Amino acid sequence: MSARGRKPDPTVDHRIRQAVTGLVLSRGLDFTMDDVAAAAGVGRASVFRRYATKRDMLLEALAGIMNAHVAIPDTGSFEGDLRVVVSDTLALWHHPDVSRMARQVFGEAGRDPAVAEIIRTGMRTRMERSWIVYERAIERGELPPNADLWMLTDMFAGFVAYRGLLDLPLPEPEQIVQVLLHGFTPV
Amino acid sequence: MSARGRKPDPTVDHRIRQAVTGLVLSRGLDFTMDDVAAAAGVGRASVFRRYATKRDMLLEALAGIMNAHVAIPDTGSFEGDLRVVVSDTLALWHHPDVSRMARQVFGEAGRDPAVAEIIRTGMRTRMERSWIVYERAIERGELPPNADLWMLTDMFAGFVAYRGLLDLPLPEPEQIVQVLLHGFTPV
DNA sequence: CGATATCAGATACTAGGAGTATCATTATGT
DNA sequence: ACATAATGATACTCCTAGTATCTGATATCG
Repeated sequence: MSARGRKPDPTVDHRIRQAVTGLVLSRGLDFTMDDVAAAAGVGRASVFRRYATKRDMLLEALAGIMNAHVAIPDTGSFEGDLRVVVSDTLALWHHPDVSRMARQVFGEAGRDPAVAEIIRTGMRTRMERSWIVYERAIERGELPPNADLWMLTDMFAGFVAYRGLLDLPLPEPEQIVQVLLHGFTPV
Repeated sequence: MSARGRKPDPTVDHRIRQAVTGLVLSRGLDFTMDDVAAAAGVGRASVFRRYATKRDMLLEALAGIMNAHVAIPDTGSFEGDLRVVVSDTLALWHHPDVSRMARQVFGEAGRDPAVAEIIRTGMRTRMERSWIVYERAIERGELPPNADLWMLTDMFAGFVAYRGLLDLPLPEPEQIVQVLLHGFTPV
């Protein structure tokens, strides 16, 4: 009753995943399925045996990439915590490879709802992981208890993504922090 | 010395431009060159005689679309003016066709720097057209004279584009206005 | 008018990449 | 040994952008 015949080679799975992740990070979405097979040192057919379409393959890879680690700051004040997050994010975007990849993936979200879904989920997960930061801020009275935290993060993420997508320069972290905290009206 | 031979038919140019604009508005970027020729009632070759590549064709169409009219409010207060702009923009995004088209075009900016350039230029033009709104606000003391107005608009545009790209709901205009003016800290 | 230049439409071609189908080969279980 | 199933290689099909060519229409020059 048990399975006969040659077993799927787990190193093939692994090599393909590695190759895809590497290619996405280094070349965005501009690579062919032959590139994947070549980079993995694997037959082209074995790639299509794992993933019915290139899209399926990319979706898995993107979900993995979105899961990368994020640091959760605890500086003692919300302003300080926010400064850390903003600085870290901006630093990440200043890597040319990262921003190019992010641009393409973000762009793909505009045409493929599944990519949008992955980004949405990834961002939600990240947000939930750092929930404690906001709880502390509310406890300290630095944020109103009913603050729309999703809007706060989306406002920041959106601004960075927008400038990044259009290849416009990003301001200093401090400036962003001040605007998020106090808006544009005069002090 | 003057031009001999049959003259270019201006109605052909016009019909092609119309067809492209219509297709972009109704189908984003998902159409073939045959679609264009068919919609224009024109030979496929005539399309390629006008535009060397599909990309060139799209760039012209997008530049035209970006030039659509924007109203310049004058309600007497910056908060009022801002409310108008925010409401108008959100209303526009609530048309499913508009948001789908915008998503795709925005997405394309992630891979094609020329598309990004068109959006950049279009936004800059719109911004310059409504400069008077900000001047009045500064005169009335509602904005500091050194306010980063580009950041203000990009923060808003970025937020809307981000939520739109990821198909997330947009909040009420009033909430956005308050955040842009006063940030997230408690009053 | 007639020669010639240029445009329009139609059609067949090339190029490149995703996805499919086939086949011989190799590994595993009975 | 034999059946089964995965592997790599290769040769397809399909789609669409872009090219090349042919025929016919229309305008200008002499």
